[in-house]
Amino acid sequence: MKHNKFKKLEILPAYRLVADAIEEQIMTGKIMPEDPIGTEADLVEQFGVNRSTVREGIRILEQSGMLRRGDKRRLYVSLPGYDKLATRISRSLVLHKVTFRELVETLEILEPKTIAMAAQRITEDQLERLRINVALTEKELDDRDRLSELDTEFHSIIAEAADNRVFLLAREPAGLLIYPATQYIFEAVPEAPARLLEAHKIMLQGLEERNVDVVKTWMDKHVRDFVKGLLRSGVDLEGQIAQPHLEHLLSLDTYL
Amino acid sequence: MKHNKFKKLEILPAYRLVADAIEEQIMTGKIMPEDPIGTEADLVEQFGVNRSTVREGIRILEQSGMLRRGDKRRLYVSLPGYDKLATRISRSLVLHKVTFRELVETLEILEPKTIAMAAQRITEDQLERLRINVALTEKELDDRDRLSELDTEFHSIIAEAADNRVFLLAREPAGLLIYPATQYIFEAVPEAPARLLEAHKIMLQGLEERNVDVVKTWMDKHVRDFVKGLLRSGVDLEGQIAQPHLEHLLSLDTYL
DNA sequence: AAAGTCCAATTGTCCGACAATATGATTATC
DNA sequence: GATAATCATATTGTCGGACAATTGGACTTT
Repeated sequence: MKHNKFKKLEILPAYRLVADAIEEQIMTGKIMPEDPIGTEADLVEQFGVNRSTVREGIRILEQSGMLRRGDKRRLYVSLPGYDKLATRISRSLVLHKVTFRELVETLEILEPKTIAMAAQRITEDQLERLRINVALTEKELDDRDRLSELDTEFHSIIAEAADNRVFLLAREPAGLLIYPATQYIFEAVPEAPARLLEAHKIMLQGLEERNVDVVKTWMDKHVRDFVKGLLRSGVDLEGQIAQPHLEHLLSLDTYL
Repeated sequence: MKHNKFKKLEILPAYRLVADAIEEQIMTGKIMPEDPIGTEADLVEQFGVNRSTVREGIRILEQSGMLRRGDKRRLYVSLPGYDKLATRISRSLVLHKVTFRELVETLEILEPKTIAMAAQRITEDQLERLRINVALTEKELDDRDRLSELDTEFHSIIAEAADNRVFLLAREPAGLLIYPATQYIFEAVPEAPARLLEAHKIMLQGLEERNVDVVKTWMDKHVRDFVKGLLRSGVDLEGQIAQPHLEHLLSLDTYL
């Protein structure tokens, strides 16, 4: 019988220890967002490792958004932004080859709930932004690219209006992945832009009147319409999301 | 009148160019997961930069989960795992000081939908894991820590059974943050463990019978119970989630 | 064939160096 | 005296080289 009395001991490279040490300080609140971290030279001194090692550790935290290069390129603690996180999740989902079915199903659930929440909490400022968005949509009804952008924005504003950051972050990746696909729908379904505009208009009015039932019903319909459009433009719901849909994801700035 | 003909040109450090170049190859599918990347020396040669620079670039991708150190510490392309992503999102939510209200509200929406989906798709294997989980829960009803773990696992298995990875990733961060708080409920509400067990048992049976209505109804009740428990244990729903709830998050391995 | 030994490749870490850039202080100019 | 030009300093980004530790594979021994 073997011993098995020793547990496998954690042997981590120094650059990870550096990253972990800093992250721990941030997570436990000992360093707050916007606090400056020392210079690289300071960290070299504190940790007693080489600057190259410190720099490798810093890269890790910089990527995850907990450190930022601010004024004069100095290091500051920062909050990972939602947009950045959402972008990263979206990319990950693509790599995992999720299917349209999974995306659409998620939207069918989340979007109506989102707008229902939004109807109760939306601010006048957010309403105004929606009005502008809808006005632009009406004006640019023939420009497919612009229309996709505006559609994505429309739904994002609503998500923001729901005033729940956990929910916001749960929804955003799906939104980021799906709405750009509208471009293909607009090509295959000529009447799609007009229907989209109508739905957006009605939902906006419903939000203004804070009518939960109306907005929910229409969002249901809107998403179903969207799925029908996908099918008519030849998308296989069980097929994975393909690269052509995603140039925009690559162009999104990963680092800001 | 100024010229303004030139757009601000992107001036990025070399280590970011390295990271971007590799990421681009991965995202466009030119390198597939499990493909080996060359050694550091290879990359030095291909990019024509110093090894230190290459290493800084690698750290970035390693952190975001797109590169992995595999056998013999060689670099491989890899898929960012859900658990790792969820952990990262959870930490971010904490840093953003989200409130219990936001978390609970999200669960109230997502959990019933999750189990409804699961009821239609759960596999025999997943059911078996749930049975084991419930059996253990019954046995360890007095061990609060263990109970929290089992509770988290119960809900995670159900999320997995819903067979929708987009939805899974939307739900997981909330689950990761909330269920550990059950420990505090168990302290303040003596009858909580028994009620939890009862709910889990009934939901398990509902899943076995694939009875969507039952599982949905009970999950609704289960989450409401949870909220009541939180309130009785003195949690302010509008208060932000505090550090004491989170040791477990820090101990989760960020890198695996 | 199994076990032990040696060699080459690779990573983790360190050191030192320098150009580019930003900051702040100093000096020159009106 | 206020503004502009100049300079010194600090910090980051990048480079080159170096070496110990680890690993994998080839080779030798039993």
